[in-house]
Amino acid sequence: MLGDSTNNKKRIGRNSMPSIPELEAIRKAQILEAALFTIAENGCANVTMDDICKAAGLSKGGLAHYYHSKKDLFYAVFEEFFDQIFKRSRETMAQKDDPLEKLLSFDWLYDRTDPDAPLAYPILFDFLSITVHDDQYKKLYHEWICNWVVLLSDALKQGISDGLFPDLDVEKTARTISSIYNGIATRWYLDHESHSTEWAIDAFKRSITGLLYTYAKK
Amino acid sequence: MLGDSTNNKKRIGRNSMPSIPELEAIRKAQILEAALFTIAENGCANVTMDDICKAAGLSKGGLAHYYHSKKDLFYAVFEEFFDQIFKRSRETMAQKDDPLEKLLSFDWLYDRTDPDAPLAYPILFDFLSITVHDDQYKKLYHEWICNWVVLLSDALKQGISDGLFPDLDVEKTARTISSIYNGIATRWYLDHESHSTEWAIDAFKRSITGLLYTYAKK
Amino acid sequence: MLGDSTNNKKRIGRNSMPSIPELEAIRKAQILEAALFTIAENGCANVTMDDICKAAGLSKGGLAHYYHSKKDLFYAVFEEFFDQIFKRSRETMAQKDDPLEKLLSFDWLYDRTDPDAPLAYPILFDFLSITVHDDQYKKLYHEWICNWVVLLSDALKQGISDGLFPDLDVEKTARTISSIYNGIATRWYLDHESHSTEWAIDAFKRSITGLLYTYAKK
Amino acid sequence: MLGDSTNNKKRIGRNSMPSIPELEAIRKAQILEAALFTIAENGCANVTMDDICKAAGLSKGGLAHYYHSKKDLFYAVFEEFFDQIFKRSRETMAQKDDPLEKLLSFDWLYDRTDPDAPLAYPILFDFLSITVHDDQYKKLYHEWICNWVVLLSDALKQGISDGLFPDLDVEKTARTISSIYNGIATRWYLDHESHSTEWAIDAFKRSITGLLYTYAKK
DNA sequence: AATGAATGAGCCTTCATTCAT
DNA sequence: AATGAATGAAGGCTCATTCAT
Repeated sequence: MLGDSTNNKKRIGRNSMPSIPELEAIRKAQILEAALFTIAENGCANVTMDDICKAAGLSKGGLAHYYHSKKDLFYAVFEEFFDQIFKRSRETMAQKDDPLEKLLSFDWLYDRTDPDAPLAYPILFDFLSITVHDDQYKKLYHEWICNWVVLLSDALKQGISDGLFPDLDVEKTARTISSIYNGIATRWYLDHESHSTEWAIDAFKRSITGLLYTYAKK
Repeated sequence: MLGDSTNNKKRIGRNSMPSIPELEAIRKAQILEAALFTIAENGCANVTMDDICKAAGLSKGGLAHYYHSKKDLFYAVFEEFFDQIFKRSRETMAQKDDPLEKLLSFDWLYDRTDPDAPLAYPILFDFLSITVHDDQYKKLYHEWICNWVVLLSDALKQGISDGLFPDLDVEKTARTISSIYNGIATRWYLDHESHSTEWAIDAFKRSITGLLYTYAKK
Repeated sequence: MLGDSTNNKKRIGRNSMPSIPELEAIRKAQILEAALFTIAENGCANVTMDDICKAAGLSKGGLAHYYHSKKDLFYAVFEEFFDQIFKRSRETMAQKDDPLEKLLSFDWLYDRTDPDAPLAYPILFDFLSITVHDDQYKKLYHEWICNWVVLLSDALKQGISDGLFPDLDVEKTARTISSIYNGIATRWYLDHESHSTEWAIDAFKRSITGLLYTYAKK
Repeated sequence: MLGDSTNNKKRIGRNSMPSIPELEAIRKAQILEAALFTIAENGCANVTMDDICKAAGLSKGGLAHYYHSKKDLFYAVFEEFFDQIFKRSRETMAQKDDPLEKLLSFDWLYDRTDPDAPLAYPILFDFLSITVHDDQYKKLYHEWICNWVVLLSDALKQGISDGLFPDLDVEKTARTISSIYNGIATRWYLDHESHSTEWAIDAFKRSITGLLYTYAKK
C-alpha cells in the first residue's frame, strides 16, 4: 500500500536514529511518504516544503539533506508512487488464475474504502497536469504505461493460448483496456455523485468483454 | 473554436474601443481568451497575473477591474472553456444524421492538427487536478459531464428508436462512452510516442460498437 | 558629492509621488543612494536587500520594481559610484590652470573631513574584491581607469606643450601617476594610525614630481 | 610559497596520520592551505565551509574541531597568508647585496607565472575589503605594513651608509615605496589588458629611483 | 476605465553551527 | 579525533493584491 507507516507524523529525535547504514534509505522513505500524503491531501500547487517538513518530522535543512530541491523531491514522489501502484497491480493480478479475471483484477481501484484511493487519485491528477508541460514527466508516464501494457498483454496472451480469447492484436488491445480503465476511474473519482462504484465496475467489465471480440483478428 | 480572435496578442488601444456598455463584455472576453492561451501554454501552476495582463494587453489594475482575484479569473476561464468545448461538440454532432456517426463524431478531438487540441488538453488536465481539491470545480465538472451525457443519450435514444441499436440502458451507456473517450484521449495526448491517432480513433470505435451490445437490456 | 540628499531615510508615502514621468529616475536615484550608503557602512558582504529597502524607505517589492536582483542593484551602485567620483575629479581638476596643480588636484581624496571619503573608500575596496572574480566588474574597472588616464594625460600634454614638463611618455606616465595615487590612498585610508594626511599629500607630490623627470624621453 | 603541498586535493586517510601531538598542527596547516586555495579561487563572499571541508578532505565536524567558526578560520587564513608573503619577501630581498636591488627585489610579484600570484592577489583584495569594516583586520594590516616598512628601511639605511642614497627620511620613504608598489600591483593585476608586466616593473623602478632623490633631506 | 507603483506575506534555498555517535 | 545528520535562522525573490491618480 502507498502509505504503510502507522506513525507518519512522529518527530524524528536525534536519539531515535536506527544504527547507521540504512539511515538514508529510511529517511528518504519517510520523506517520500510524508510528501505523498501531503501532496495527495492538498495538491502540488498548495504544498510547501514546510508542510512536508512538518509531516516528515524534519527541519527544512534536514529535508534538504536528502532532497536538494522541491522539484527533485516531487519527481521522486511520483516515481515512488508509480512503483507502488504498479507493484500492487501486479500482485493483485498474480492472485488470479483465469485470464479474464486477471484483466478485471484492477477493480480494487474502484473501491472508495481502499486506503490507496484517496492517495492515488489526487497524485495521479497532479501528475498528469504537470506532465503536459514537462518532458521528464512525459517519459515517466510513458514508462508507466509500458509496464502496465506488458502486464495486460501477458494476461491476454495467456487467454489466447488457453483458447478463451480470440486471436487478437495483443498490444493494441492492452492499450485500449488500460485507457478505458483510466477513463472510467477518472469519472468515478471526480464525479462520485453520478458515478457509483457499481457503475464503474460494471462499465469496465462490459467494455473489456466487448473489446475482446472487436479486436479479434478475424 | 476556443481561440477565435485573429489578433490575439495585439495591444488594444483605448481609443478604438466602443464606450458603450458592452465594453465590459468585450474586455472580459479579451481577458478570458488571453488567460486561456496563457494557461494552456504554461500550466496553471506557472502562470502569473502579469503573464495574463501582457497577453491581454491590459495592466494589472485594468485586469483587476474585471476579475477581482486570480481564483475568480481562473474559474471563469474554465467555465468558458467548457462552454466552448461543449458548443463545438454539439455542433459537430448535429452535422451527422446517423446515430452511430453521431456517437463517433468526437474524433475531431484526436486530431493533432486541430487548433483546439493544444488548448483543450492542457486546460483539461489542469482543471482535473484542481477539481480534486475544490468543490466548486467538482460541481462544474459534474455539470459538464451531465451536458455531455445528455448529448450522447439523445443519439443513443435515436438509435434505439430507429432500430439501429438494441434496447439498452441509455444513461449508463452514455456515461461509459464518454468515460472511454476521455481515457483514450488522455493516453493519446500524453504519450503520443506510443499512441497514434489511428490507434485512438480505432480504439474508440471498437470500444463503442462493442459496448452497444453489451449494454443491451437482454 | 556622492550622498547629496539631506533626508535619505524618509519613508516614501504613496502621497509624496512627484508628478509622474521622472518618477522612475527619482526612485532609482533614491535607491542607489540608499544602497551606496548602506554598502559603504556595512560592506557588500553584510548588506541585505532588506537593509537597503529600509534605507530607501521602500518595501521589498517596491525595490524589486526598479532593480530586479541584488546583483543588478549592486552593479548599478558601482557604476553610479564611479560616475560620481569621476565627475568630481574632473571638475576639481578643471578648477586649476597650472598643469602640475591639475595633477595634484586629487588631494581632496586625502581629506578625512571630506564627506565622500567614508563612502568612496569602502565602496572601492568592495569593488576591487568583487572585480577579482567577475569579468563584468573587470570591464567597469578598466573603463574607469581609462577615463582617469585620459584626464591625467590631458594635463600632462598641456604641461609638455607649455614647456613645464619634459617630453615624456604621456600614457605610461598617466598610468603610473594614477597607480601611485591609489597605492597611497589605500594606505592612508586603512592604516590611518601610521599614515597621516600630511604624509599622503607629501608622498603623492614627491612621487609625481620625481616621476615627471624619470619618464622624460631623453 | 603559499601553496607548498604537492597533493592539495588528496583525501587524507585517517590511518596514515601520526597520532602524535603534532597532529593538531598538521591538521591546522592542511585546513589553512585548503582554505587559502578555496578563498583565492572563489572569493570570501562565495566560499562556504563545505567548500573548504571538501578541499581539506575533512568533514564539517572535523573542521569545527580545529576552527570553531568561519570567522576564526578566515582570520587565521589571512594571518598565515601575510606570514608567508612576508617570509618570501624577506628571503628574496636577502638574496641581493646591493641596496637598490634590494628595494627592487619585489618584482617577483609582477610575475604572472609565479605560482603565488593567483593566490596572493585575490586574498589581498578580500582582506582589504574586510579590513574596512573590521578593527581586528585593521590591526593585522597595520602590523604587516610595519614589518614591510622595517624591511625596506633596512635597505634604505644600508644604501645611505654605503653612500649610494642621499640622506633621506627613511621611514617616510619606506612607506611611500611600499604604497607605490601596492598601487602598481593592483593595477597590474586587475587590468592586465592595459597594464603589462613590463610597464609595472618599469613604473616601479622609475618611481623608486625618482623618490630617492625627492626624499633627500636637503 | 485604466494605469502601474507599492505592498508585504510567503516560499525555496543556503549554510554556519551543533551534537550524538 | 572525526563524522555527517540535523537544526533553524536568514536571505533573495515572486507575485497577488491594493490604491492614488
